[in-house]
Amino acid sequence: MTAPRDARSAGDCRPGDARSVPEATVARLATYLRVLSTLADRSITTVSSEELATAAGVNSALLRKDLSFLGSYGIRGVGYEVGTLIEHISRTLGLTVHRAVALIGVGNLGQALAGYAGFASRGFRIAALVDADAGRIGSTIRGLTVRDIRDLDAIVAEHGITIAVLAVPAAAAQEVCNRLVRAGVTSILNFAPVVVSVPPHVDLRKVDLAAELQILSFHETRKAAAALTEVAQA
Amino acid sequence: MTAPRDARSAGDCRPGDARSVPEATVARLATYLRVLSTLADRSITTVSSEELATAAGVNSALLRKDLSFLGSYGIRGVGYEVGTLIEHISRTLGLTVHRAVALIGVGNLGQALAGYAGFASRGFRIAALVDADAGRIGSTIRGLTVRDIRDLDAIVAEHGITIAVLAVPAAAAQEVCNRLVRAGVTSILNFAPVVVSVPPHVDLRKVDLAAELQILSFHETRKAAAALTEVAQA
DNA sequence: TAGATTGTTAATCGATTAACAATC
DNA sequence: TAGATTGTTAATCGATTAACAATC
Repeated sequence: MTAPRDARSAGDCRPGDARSVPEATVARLATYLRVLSTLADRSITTVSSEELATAAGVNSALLRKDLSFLGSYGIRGVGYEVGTLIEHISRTLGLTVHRAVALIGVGNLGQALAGYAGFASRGFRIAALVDADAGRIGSTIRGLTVRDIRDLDAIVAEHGITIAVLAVPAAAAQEVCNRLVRAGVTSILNFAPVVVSVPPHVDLRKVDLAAELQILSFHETRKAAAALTEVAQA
Repeated sequence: MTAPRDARSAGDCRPGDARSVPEATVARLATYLRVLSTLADRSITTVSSEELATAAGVNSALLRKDLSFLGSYGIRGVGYEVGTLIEHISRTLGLTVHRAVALIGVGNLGQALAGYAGFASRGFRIAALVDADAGRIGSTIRGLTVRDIRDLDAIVAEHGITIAVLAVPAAAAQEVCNRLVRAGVTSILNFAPVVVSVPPHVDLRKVDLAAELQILSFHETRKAAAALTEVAQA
């Protein structure tokens, strides 16, 4: 049995308690879940840490450590039951309860996100589309009517929205963020290329598309320099 | 002067050498650069580590450490010159040389990426659009004709493409990845929700949109549990 | 039982932070 | 000079890995 780590004032952390799972592990759990789903689709019922780790692109020791945070669900000498793991990871990630997501900003990127099939297939349904542009408000995208951001409080309450995807222009992001927080949203996924700040009780993640390319550009430079060095040595 | 760390067979690493910059630092350099650009737009010429760190959402000690990997470009008692930093970060990230990017897959998400203004404004231009679907090949998106993936080798050679953005269905991603590598692409940004493998000389980054929501969902669960605990204590 | 594989430990590695001497 | 701020050190923290006892 795992000893409680990071125990706080509230008492012990049992395995599976959200508090006891490291951030880096949480991100990988999403990958494991995706891989496990494809195994289940192929009617594979048992998988070893070595097989699952290879499929997920990680070290098998890391995979076993990650899974150990959820509890002890493997069978020594055998492996893990695919169905059992899917169940426990889904519960840990909170995917067994319905979560209403609002998408704010239905411009170029927002429209693509509104139609992104990968959200629905992995447990998320966009419950509301919101924009500030009169030219977009009232239009229908994928069966959803774009609502006015001025009605945000009502929209959030209506659908019980806790998670928002922010796809507005950089200049508007902080202000929209503030509105979301005031309306009661407690998790925000920010696509706007700007640093936004939120109060401590709100979780914020960002996706910076241009930064991803810049990081790859750095590695291109690194590889080019390494190639030059090799030539110089020869 | 920074002592060389991670020196390899090729000899010393001077500051600014791509090899000497940690991965976590590289990712933040992109953010610093973005913030610095907005400062430059506002005609601000000098910034302290405290100010820049706050604007970038990081600890000022971390910012100074990050910048120290590029060299020693600050002025004690004063701060950093915005223009100087922009120049050095741009060079470190390899943004001073033109890099041709190909976008593979112009479906829902791919079309949005093709039109994403944030790429151009931060130094990247999509040089080619590629797809495998006959219904899309030959069509024009943002002034670019969608080309047939069967002509990939020629397209890569024609534009000197080294970076590819992969926005194809999960089922096709590995095969397309293989083709890209064979054609000479050495950096890939993967949006397909599947683990793809590439040879060691190729850099691969992934953006998993649904996983981002799942991570936020985890934190929603964590917060809900914490709230319950508080109630139980009262 | 013999073989296989988990769960856990301890070592290692890399990233972050606080503190402060150096110096503008 | 006095005040401010950098660049760097050393401590801390968190994440990863190898190894192996436990056990199916």
